Amino acid sequence: MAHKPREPARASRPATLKTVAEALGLSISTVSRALQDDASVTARTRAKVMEVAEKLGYRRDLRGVNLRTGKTFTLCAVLVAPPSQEFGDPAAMHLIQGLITGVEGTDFKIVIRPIETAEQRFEAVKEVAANNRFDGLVLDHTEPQDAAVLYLLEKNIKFVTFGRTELFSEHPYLDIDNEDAAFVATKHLVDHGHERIAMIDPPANYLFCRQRMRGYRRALEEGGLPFDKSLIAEIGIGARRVRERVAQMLQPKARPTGFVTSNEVATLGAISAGRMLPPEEFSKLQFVSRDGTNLFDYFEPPVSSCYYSLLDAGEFLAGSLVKAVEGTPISALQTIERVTFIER
Amino acid sequence: MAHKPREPARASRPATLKTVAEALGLSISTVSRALQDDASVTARTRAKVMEVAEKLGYRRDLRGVNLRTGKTFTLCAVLVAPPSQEFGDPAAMHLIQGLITGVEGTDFKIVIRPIETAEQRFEAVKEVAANNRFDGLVLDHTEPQDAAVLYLLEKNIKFVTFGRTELFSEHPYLDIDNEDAAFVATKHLVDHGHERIAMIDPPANYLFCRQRMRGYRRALEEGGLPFDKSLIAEIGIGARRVRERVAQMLQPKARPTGFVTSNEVATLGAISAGRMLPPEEFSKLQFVSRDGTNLFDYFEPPVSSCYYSLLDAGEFLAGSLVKAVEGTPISALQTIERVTFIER
DNA sequence: CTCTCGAATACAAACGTTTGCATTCAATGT
DNA sequence: ACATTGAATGCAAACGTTTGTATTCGAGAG
Repeated sequence: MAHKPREPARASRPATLKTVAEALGLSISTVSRALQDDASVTARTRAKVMEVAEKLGYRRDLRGVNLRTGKTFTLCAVLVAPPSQEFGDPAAMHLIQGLITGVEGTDFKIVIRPIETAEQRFEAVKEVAANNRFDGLVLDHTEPQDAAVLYLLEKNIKFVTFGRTELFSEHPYLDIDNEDAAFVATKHLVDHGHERIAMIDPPANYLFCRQRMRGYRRALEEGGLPFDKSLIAEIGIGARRVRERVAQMLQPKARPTGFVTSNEVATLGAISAGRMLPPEEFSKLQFVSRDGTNLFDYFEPPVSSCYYSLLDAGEFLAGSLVKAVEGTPISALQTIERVTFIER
Repeated sequence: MAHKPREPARASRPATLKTVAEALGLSISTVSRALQDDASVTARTRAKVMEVAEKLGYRRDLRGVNLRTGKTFTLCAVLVAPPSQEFGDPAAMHLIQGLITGVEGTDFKIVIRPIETAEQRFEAVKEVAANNRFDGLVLDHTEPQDAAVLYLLEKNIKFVTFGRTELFSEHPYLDIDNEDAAFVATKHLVDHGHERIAMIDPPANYLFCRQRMRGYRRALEEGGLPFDKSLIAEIGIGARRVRERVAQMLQPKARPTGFVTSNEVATLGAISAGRMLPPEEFSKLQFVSRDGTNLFDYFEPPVSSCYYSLLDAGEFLAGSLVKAVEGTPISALQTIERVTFIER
């Protein structure tokens, strides 16, 4: 004697197109079109539909849209993060917070996918692209000929990158003027009389490192300082690696006294290496970093930095991706921002 | 003369239940049941179905499941984070990384929702619960009578908390033995001869702060030190607030020399306040913190800490939530972990 | 040989939406 | 007055899955 729950159940369930249509004596399709601002429906009916939909608390069910159109309303950010054995990256955290606020107020949500190596990155992108669970991707740490970007272009999947590429095909990006940032940082050290200035950066396969290198060399040149390859440290992401490498550089003979670093984590590693020196030696060292969060406000020794808010960057990236997914042309989604120098 | 794409299009599209069913001459429902290990289908057919599904590269399309069953395969973590004007929280970052690895290998994905205040937290939970876009929630920073938890229990929505509550109704949680952690930290300072030991914690409406307070007081008692209310700083989350508050505490008369802090961010704030003192005074200060990441390995002055990996915590929480969503009973999903003391 | 019964499988509806096409209807042109 | 047009709306299929119920089939009982 099982009885099927009918009207009572229906009553408590959220309003659907059907509900609204029935309430108006219209067909589902008309209601759907009305809510989409479709031209084929009268302004009068649209108004009525809007009103009733509102009254009934109708909210478009993304599940249905998803099944019908394939749109998932979910984005994915594949982000390079330091090895997880180390502490969490404050900069990455801010980027993520920014990404999240960037989708706030839209129907989109964003899933974060931290990875550690370049291979993992490509794998992740392929995997993410394969199962159609995302409408678009955010990528950081671009390379000049970025395989992942190439792959996404080929598969015609929407994405935006944090950092340019040197690919012929255009794509949306946000980039920092890294050359300028490195130039300003290096110049600051030159102006403070440092003669041996080290450049602590990830490997040059990342485009932003090449850009930075150019700025670094230009500042040296303008300051009349020679370029010395032994002052260049190309090290992977992560504080530990930086610490180890910088510790090596600090041998007494020809020790660098100025350090240009690419982010908070690397700076922390470099400083912590420097602290192995006797205090009077350590106090001669000076660090200037890129900076995307305000961590250096809490640092000792004070670290001047080239700041561009990663909160803003993330928000902008996510916003751009939403636009890209919704069809905004690429040319409108390419931006380069300059850093502001903060002296500490 | 538009011609509809037919077989060619179909061919390139991913395999569905229908594809598999047709390939086998079976019905869709049988295939579906076979793949679900339903008892009503023969082992023989199941094997065949499995084989063909494999060969055709069939992967269950979550969109269909979603529409049919309502399962979204998406979780949401509503996490309290420091005000975003400040730097990104390394601990939160690690928790997030952990949460993400916790869903790796499952069909679930997890969406992070950072919030700053208790009201925002409740709002976020209500909103998240309202639009049925998530199968379950992770909550941190629980309160003894947690309104959000109560709400979720009432709505019968699955969730797990990082931190216990004092509610009568049981729910899944992971908690740290916070009393023990604070006890160990305080005792360490007592043993080092500090007589004025400050407790720097978020407000006592958080349960973990109450637990910590108990440990703090016990250690004082055992050390024969009086409890002094003026040594207790109840301040909201965020380095800036901590810095300001601790700066006030550092007035010459009755200055605390030992500091028990609850996390990396607060410690950074406290230390940075301490640095306003003359170096010889600053060097008398000692800090002991809770620690969920390994940031203190890079700190000066050295900070001993009570460590429990937030990476592990996140992974465990996400794993528990997946289990909870899939029907594991609550009692199997309640854990309390102890910290390990790291002397630096 | 028929009937019953249980096991195995098939049918069909439902989830909520979008959209190509068909239908209706009134207005316009001849 | 009738064919033609265009605008407004409705119909129905489709997206991929799950699941209650119906159907088929073969075996065993009578």
